[in-house]
Amino acid sequence: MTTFDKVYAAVKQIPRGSVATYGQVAEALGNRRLARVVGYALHVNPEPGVIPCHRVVKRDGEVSSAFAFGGANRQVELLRGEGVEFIDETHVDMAHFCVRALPLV
DNA sequence: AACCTGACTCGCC
DNA sequence: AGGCGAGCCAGGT
Repeated sequence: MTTFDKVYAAVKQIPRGSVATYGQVAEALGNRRLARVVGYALHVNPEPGVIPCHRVVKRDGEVSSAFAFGGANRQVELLRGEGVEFIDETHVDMAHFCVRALPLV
């Protein structure tokens, strides 16, 4: 079980209609500083369509600008499709849709 | 085999 | 209040 695998496992636990920050995912892995690794893990994304990488956003709720599996706005579209609301074009309403507690992996 | 870099976050200055 | 460096892991050069 590599750190990347843990990242994927944690991200898969994010319930539909909610989002989690890189920091929360990293925290679920046991080390908040792994946030950067989380981003890189999703960057390689070995299982597109299986790993809901669109539910992972930055700490302030802004979607990653480097998100590119169909266009930066694609991520926003997917989230809206799940019922997640935005405070503007690129910021998720963290106050209501950020997952409260992510299960430790 | 070592070094650089990358979807982040937090703590100092 | 805003900018910069450090810490984490894996893969490519």
